[in-house]
Amino acid sequence: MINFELYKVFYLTAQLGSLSKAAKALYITQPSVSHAIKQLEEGFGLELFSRTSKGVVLTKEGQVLHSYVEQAFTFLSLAEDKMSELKNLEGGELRIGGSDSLCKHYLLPYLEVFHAQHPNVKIHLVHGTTPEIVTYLKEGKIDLGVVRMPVNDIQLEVREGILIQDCFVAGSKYRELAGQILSLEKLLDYPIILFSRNSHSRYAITGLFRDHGLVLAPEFELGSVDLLIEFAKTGLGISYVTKQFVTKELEEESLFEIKLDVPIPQSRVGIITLKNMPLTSAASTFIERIPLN
Amino acid sequence: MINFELYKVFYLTAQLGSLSKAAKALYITQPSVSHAIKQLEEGFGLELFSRTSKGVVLTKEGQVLHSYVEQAFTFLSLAEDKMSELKNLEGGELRIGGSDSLCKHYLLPYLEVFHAQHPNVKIHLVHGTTPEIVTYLKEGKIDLGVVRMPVNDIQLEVREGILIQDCFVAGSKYRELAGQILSLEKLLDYPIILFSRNSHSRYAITGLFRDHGLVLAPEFELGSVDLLIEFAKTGLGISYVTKQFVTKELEEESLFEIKLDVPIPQSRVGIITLKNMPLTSAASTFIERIPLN
DNA sequence: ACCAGCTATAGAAGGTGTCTATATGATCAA
DNA sequence: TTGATCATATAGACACCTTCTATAGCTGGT
Repeated sequence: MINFELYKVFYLTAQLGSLSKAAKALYITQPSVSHAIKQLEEGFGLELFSRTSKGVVLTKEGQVLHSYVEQAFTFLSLAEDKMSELKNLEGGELRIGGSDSLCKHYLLPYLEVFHAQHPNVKIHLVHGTTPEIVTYLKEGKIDLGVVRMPVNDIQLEVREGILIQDCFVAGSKYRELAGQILSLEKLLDYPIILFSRNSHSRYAITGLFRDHGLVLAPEFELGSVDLLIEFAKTGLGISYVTKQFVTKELEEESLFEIKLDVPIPQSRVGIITLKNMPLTSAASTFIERIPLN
Repeated sequence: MINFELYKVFYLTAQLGSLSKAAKALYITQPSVSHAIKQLEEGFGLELFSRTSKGVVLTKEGQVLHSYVEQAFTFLSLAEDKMSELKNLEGGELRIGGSDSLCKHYLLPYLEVFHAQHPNVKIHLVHGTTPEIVTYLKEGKIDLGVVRMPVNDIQLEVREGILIQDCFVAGSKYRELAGQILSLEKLLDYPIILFSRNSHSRYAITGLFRDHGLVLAPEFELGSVDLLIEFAKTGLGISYVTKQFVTKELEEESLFEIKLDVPIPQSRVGIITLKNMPLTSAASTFIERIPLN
């Protein structure tokens, strides 16, 4: 197979109709171009150019070759443009999986900043449980996942993100509980609102109660953090939410935290990727912007 | 612009999913392939392959690049096939211009042989006067022309072909002239049939008469050699034709030559091409088969 | 734990692309 | 014609870069 590099010289020579001009365009000397063309011609056993005193003209065979090489050249040029686009985040896509509530409350601000800086990178955000996110990763459907630690999977590369703290919050209806320190047992006298099953936080808090010989049976089971907050505000019960996600409500005192006499374990956000699988330019740039451990 | 040769390595590596296999396919060593891929990756600033213990897998960016390079590779492969086709006369075309009667009576046998040997070369035969043929050549509409010498044009490359001899022939009606040697003057007593104006042979013979102070005014002016022969056979007059083209008729004695007391100048077939313009593979092969000087 | 198979790395050597210098040819103007 | 200009071709030298050998490192399977 002929040295592809020769086609580059051939193409430019044909386009410019001159060995010397092609040489300038390629930042090499005219004898080099002459040599390259000769190699092509000898390789095919055909003359490709007719040499005149004003430059060169494609022969019939040269025209045929040119029509093919032109296509190839176009594709390779496009390829280089596209690559630079991907490299400079002027294209491509960022596919992220977020588990539970992390999607909206944790990820969203970073995504907004990223999108503002790289508006041409398409962002795909998929939502799912931690195991689903892991599966998506392994199937190559997403570039990275944002889940709660711990995640134990030998195939995954885990970057530790910030710590988050879950807590119970209530609205004004239960104002009398503000300032008090409740026991787990006492808390059960109130209607409890939890995130739906299969969520990491749900497992964690249920486990805490079980460790104390108690059963945490929620009055409501909701599918979104927004609803948890809303229900608590309107006094339908006491919601178990991530403290960092209700900062605003705590500040404006539409919600207040209910202190317990046992500590609720913190959990950590983890950014997971496939081990040994190179990240896309977009993904690695995005990860750099997320505050880690 | 990136060295096109690297794309060849990239493409094969992607296709085979392995640096080592690509190395074998390219008859180089694995480290060379590794090096080439690294050059590409550094050139783009992007990782193109994910390395595993079983080989390599395209990254997202690699997939994008591959989709472009695949197209380019296809075109370049096609180009090489096509070139070999042209080189081996399994394709392409042969465009010939023949003046006057030379087309049918001189060229045809060679064209038949050529076509039998290279059935995939398309043959275009155009007919015209010598100046027209020359014009076609200069316009690039034909690859070579077959005309009567002399042709004087600085831009033309002329190969001298066989000598041909024109003569006057008649059919049985003028049988009494057989064996006689006529003067030009005496010949004018008979009805003369000539090829149409603007033909080389017409100029030649009219000139000969003029040199002897005579005017050659034909009874008939015909546009084809076949008609000249036919008219002579049926006794409508004495035709001026190329001796070589009536060999059959002379042999079977349906025509006989009329000898003159002055020699009619011979003329030579010339194969003309554009000077400095490389011939197509088909054209140069064809010319080799024509008997020259 | 070891072997097989893959890729990465380092350093050396050879080949090839590129250079400079010059030749050759065509065109054009005087 | 002659000389000037501009094009490509050729020759030979050099330097870079591709490719090589040798080896290390890693992974997965036996």
